[in-house]
Amino acid sequence: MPGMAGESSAGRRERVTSAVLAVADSQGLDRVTVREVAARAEVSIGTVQHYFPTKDAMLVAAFEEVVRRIRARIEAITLSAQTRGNVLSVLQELLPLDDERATEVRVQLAFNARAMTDPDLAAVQRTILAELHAGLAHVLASLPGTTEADAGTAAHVLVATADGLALHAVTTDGWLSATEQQRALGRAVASLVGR
Amino acid sequence: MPGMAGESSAGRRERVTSAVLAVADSQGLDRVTVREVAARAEVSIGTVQHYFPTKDAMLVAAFEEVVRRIRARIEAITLSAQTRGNVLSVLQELLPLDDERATEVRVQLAFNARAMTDPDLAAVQRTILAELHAGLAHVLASLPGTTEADAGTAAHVLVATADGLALHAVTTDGWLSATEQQRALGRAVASLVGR
Amino acid sequence: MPGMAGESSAGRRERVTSAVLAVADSQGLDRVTVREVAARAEVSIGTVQHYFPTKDAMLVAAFEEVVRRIRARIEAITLSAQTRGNVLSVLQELLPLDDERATEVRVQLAFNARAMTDPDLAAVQRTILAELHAGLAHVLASLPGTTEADAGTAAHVLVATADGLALHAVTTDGWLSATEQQRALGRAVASLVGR
Amino acid sequence: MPGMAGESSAGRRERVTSAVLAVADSQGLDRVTVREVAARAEVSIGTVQHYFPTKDAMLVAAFEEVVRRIRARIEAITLSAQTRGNVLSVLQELLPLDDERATEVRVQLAFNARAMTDPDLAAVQRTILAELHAGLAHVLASLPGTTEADAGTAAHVLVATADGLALHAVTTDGWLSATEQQRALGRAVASLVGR
DNA sequence: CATGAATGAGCATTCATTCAT
DNA sequence: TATGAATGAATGCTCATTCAT
Repeated sequence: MPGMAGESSAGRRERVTSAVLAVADSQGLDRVTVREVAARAEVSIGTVQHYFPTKDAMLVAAFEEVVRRIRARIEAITLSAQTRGNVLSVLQELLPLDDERATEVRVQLAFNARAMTDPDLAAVQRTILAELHAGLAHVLASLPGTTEADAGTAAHVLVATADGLALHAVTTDGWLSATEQQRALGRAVASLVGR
Repeated sequence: MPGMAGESSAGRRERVTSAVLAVADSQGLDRVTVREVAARAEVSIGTVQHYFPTKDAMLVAAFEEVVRRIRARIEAITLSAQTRGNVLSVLQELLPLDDERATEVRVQLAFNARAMTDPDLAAVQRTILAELHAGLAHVLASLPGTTEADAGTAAHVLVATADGLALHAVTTDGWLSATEQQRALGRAVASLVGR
Repeated sequence: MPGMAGESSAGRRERVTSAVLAVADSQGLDRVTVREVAARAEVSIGTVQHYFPTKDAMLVAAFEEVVRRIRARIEAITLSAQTRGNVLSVLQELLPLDDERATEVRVQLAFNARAMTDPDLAAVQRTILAELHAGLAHVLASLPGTTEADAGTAAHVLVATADGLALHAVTTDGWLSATEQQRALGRAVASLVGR
Repeated sequence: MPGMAGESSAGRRERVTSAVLAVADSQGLDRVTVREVAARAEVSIGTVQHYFPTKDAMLVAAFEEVVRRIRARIEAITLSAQTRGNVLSVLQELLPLDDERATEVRVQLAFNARAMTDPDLAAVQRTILAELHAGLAHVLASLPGTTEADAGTAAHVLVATADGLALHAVTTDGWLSATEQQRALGRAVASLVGR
């Protein structure tokens, strides 16, 4: 068995992607270097590059991991009864209301910025956004008194509002409190989805 | 000799900050290097560093320039009659609806990502956001049937929606068209500000 | 399982040495890496290193293979009647007159350059050169009107001329055509070995 | 004044190219790394790359320096009276008869090997070879009893013989002594150019 | 026998910054 | 005030080699 006893290959690989996220969260994506990631993951530089031949591949894998985590959280809620309260619950998962979600938002925003000049990352971003929009639009369309066209536009608005609030919260270090974020998001859902 | 004949010191300095924005827009903030900026501004490396002793100072100056441009555009509108249509006009200035605004959004997003790990940039971001929020809340409060507390929350929602739509548009390369952005923003304003 | 069914261990080993020569010919000796060789030979990296524990051992084996091929071709001619025409035939085998010999010359030259700083390769080179010189001197000595001392010097000249022409041909990409090489070598043999 | 007091920019640049040749001579072209060159030249890594932005540019400059030295030595002789003895003198300059010329031959051979896969170096090699051949053919044509066509072929032979002898001498570490090289070259000139 | 995961040294190159002119 | 030569730390990446399976 390679490396440390008792650790699988998949385990080592996941240690690396988690290290990427940890460094991106604490120091920013600019400081995500192969060396730094290797040190954080407590593996050698060579091991990092064994799993990810290029740095870009490493970043894409890490971004996909973030997306996977967010998606898992959202799906857990979406699968339950489709109500207005449910819509709010889903959208709240996009806000940095606790440390875990704050980390995810920070990492996702860092990747978003890079997606502007990296087609691979842009493709991942486009996929998750389309998925989230489609799911939300489907739920909204099932609510009484909403046409399908309306639902698509409302879904755009609500996802944008949540991501916008998250953006403001993580880039201003406390200017927008958790309470204010929740109140704003609640107001948006109430206004858009009706009473 | 102070560079080309007929150019003021302030002019050279502005050429440098504009070059920073041009590079950040076309190649991403990661590629904003002193060499690249000097080449784009058609000045020497030494000149760039004469005006901005460190790279961070250069970035902060460039971010302030972006903020100045956005603010100028918004103020031009805000100063006119305060109506619901006016609110929509102000917020539309935050969307990447034409090339000029797309550039500004991209650059701003790049700076936002960096603001998460750079206190200097975070301070600039916080200032412009607070200013925008205050201005919008003031307008909303003046509309009939709106309390001041409501106006603050609604302002948070609307600025977040606009920035969120802008974020989604520039990071997915066409997934959200200009028309969709406008329809969504219009819907948000209609829902929040009332009939 | 010993690799593909029906392939002997010696066969796999030869596949590896041939791959070394193929890579050295097409991309230069600098690009002869264990990875590249393994890929060209269509075996695993581990297999390459199973047969050749170090890279140097792999290179020496490949050089010996080149020497073996050249020697085989020369001996096939030398064994026939020893005449002046025969001398020319032998020496022509050292020129890059067709693709196969061009490859051999290129590979040999690459190894020669490395022999300057690698004693193992220098030893191989010394052996083949001494062998070729001795064989040629023996033939020349048997020709009428040639003393043994003369034959040794003439052999040095002729081998040097052939290798020099080959060197010039492969390092200038066409400056010295096949026809010019043959005419020059013919002239050298005619001048040295007599009328 | 930059760097050490009293040294011109051209001087530093020449120190770097000389260091390339020194390393190539003693350790082979494979060991010519930017670090090694910087250390040998006693300048910083950054300085090496200030003068030569890429490693390839550095190698080409060094090869051109070798060519320049050889050419200077040959021209000094060629300019004098054009006799058979003069032809021999010129060609002897190509042999590694003393330490200085041995170094030049080793370096040139290393570059020749690389020229097989590097078009830039091949161009330099082609130029120097054409020049040497033209000069020699011109001298030979002026000797009594030689046609111009003959001179061209004889020049190919003689340059090849000299380079071939040099090749054999430097790649076998003493198998071909200085005396043997001179005797062989003398015999070639005597045979080709006539008595 | 054969494999490929793991390793870390070494590579060319990019970069922000210092400083003498 | 303006310049660019000089510097060396840091980066992504390639590579030969070791070793457990």
